[in-house]
Amino acid sequence: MSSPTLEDVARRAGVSTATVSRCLNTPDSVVPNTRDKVLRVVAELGYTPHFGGRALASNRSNTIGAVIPTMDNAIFATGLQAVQETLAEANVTLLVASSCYDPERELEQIRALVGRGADGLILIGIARTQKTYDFLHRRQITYVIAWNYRSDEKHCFAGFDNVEAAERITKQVIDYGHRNIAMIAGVTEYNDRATDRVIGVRNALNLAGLAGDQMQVVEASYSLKKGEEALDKILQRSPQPTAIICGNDVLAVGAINKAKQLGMRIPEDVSITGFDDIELAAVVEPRLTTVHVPHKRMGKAAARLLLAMRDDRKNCHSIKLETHTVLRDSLGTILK
Amino acid sequence: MSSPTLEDVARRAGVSTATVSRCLNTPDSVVPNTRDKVLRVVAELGYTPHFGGRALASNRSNTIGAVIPTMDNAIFATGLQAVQETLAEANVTLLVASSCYDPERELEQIRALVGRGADGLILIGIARTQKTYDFLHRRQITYVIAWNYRSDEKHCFAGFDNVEAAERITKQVIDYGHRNIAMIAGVTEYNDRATDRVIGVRNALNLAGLAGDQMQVVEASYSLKKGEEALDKILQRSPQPTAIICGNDVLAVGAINKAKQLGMRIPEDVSITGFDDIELAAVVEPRLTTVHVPHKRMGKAAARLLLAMRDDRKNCHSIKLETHTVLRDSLGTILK
DNA sequence: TTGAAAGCGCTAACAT
DNA sequence: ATGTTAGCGCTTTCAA
Repeated sequence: MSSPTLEDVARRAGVSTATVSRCLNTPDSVVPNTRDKVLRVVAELGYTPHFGGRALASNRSNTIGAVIPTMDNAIFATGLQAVQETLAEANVTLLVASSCYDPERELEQIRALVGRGADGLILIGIARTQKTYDFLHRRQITYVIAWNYRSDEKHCFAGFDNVEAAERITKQVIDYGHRNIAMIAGVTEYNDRATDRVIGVRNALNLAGLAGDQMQVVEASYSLKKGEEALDKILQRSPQPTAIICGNDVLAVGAINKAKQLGMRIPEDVSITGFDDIELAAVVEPRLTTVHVPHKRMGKAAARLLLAMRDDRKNCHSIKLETHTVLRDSLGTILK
Repeated sequence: MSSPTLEDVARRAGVSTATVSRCLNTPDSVVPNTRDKVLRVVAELGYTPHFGGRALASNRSNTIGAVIPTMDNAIFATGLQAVQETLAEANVTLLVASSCYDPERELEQIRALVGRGADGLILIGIARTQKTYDFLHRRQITYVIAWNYRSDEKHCFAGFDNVEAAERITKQVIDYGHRNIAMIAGVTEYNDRATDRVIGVRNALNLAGLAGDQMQVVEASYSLKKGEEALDKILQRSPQPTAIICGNDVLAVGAINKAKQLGMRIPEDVSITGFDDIELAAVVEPRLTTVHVPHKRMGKAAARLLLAMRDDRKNCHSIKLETHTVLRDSLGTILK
């Protein structure tokens, strides 16, 4: 509260505030002698620059903001940790806020971050209100969209193609002989990743002549419990599917749990697949066949992209990351 | 970047900047008529107050900072999500930074947050350099320590007693008949939670006359792989322990995996326990006996404490949260 | 109830 | 290489 200011340092070191500022920001423009003296005083006083003053005067904040749906989800946490590490190397601070999957809340958080002078924003996915996009564009805010990729020049992406990945794993399931397939999807409202994954599954089914549009889809929010309940719902219908494709690993693990409780064998009685390849996927029994997403690399890519765009606004080269299907034990063959 | 300012709003609404400021901060001190007019212009322009200017002028920021070891750890992510939700209700923004378990880095991040005008700080655990504590005290920064609790008036805590919890689960293991017990601990350097858990296990062993000081302890960093390796190391020694107490669930699950790979049955051949009760614990097979920690409640408690202290610095009533042992399947009985 | 004006701590022209 | 100084956007006395 009684923080020392630039002026305190300047007085004590017997120089002007400008010199102190230079020692801190462009040390090369000060002779070593003066610099050493100043930096010694800085250390003595435990001086820390006041962010507000700096932001006000320089109109840059060395801050990048991220608004994620929730911190309480391993995939975002892992990705953001990578973002933070990459930004730290460039002396940029990451500010994180969460929207609780609520578009109104997301706009609020974006405003808060922008008001704090964020030089750029990392946003998750593409689904948000027009009002939010209007705000972003009117204010000419630099942002990159992560966790999704579209070949769309309108935004700058660092993500992967959710449709394509869902198609790929679905094709795999079909190749293993499954013809009766159901899906447990994440909540698709305001969530383009979840939506795209459903589309991908339907596409692949249609391509194989399996009437993707009639596939049974149960939506469930992100928790093991909801995954369990969703499986129950799916099993009520007959004939029961031989394979269940899940929109994320957490739902898949919930489904596996429930199936085991019901005495079903996996994959003999039913195959189950996931999406994300979180740590859990390799630990659950049977080990989960799923889509591997390079969360860490994605975080790093998003951070680098934003850093590049900060220096040159138009320098927007979207990055598409590749995913792949990891075959483990929860997907089995149907013998004719 | 071309954000509208208070002055833009004032001009357009035909009032002074002081009035606009009042409409935003103390709406009751402005007649409804003026207020409505001003707020309409605010909405029209999509005006967002500039944080820097505000912080500079008012010396308050409505911001609370948190420095956690890493985001990439479910227990912190879960707790912080709760912190954020609680703070949001009070219109306070949470800024998160991570230290990568490095005390120097932690001080840096604390400085960055304080420089940004954080009204208070949430810090994890008690182990940090004297230099950091000096900084905190010299600047009279309000902070609460989470994820640990001591009956120590020097700090303000919102956490639990790691020693006590470790003693309790160890006593449970001993009660089940185990006499030869080893431990896979988290890295204890600069980590008081990990250290306390080792102390607790030794205490309980000593109390039962089992020479806690001679217990075999292998330290491992927070990953499944390291847990697997640690188990290998433990099994080299003979006689092999009948129970292995782990400092956290991730290490425990790693150990379980490895044991299964080696063809050992759990708990028949070896019992394994964890600590934290993350989601994984209930999913792994066999289900993990572990210490349940109320991460969400702890986050909420820390946030509330900080909010209270912000209004009245001396209002520091540490909160001790209770943990309990969750008995599942990975701990078994030794029959005499 | 409202306005005028003085800073808050810092940076960046410009001057020396 | 260093100093002087004019703001950056906002809040907050003080006056009207």
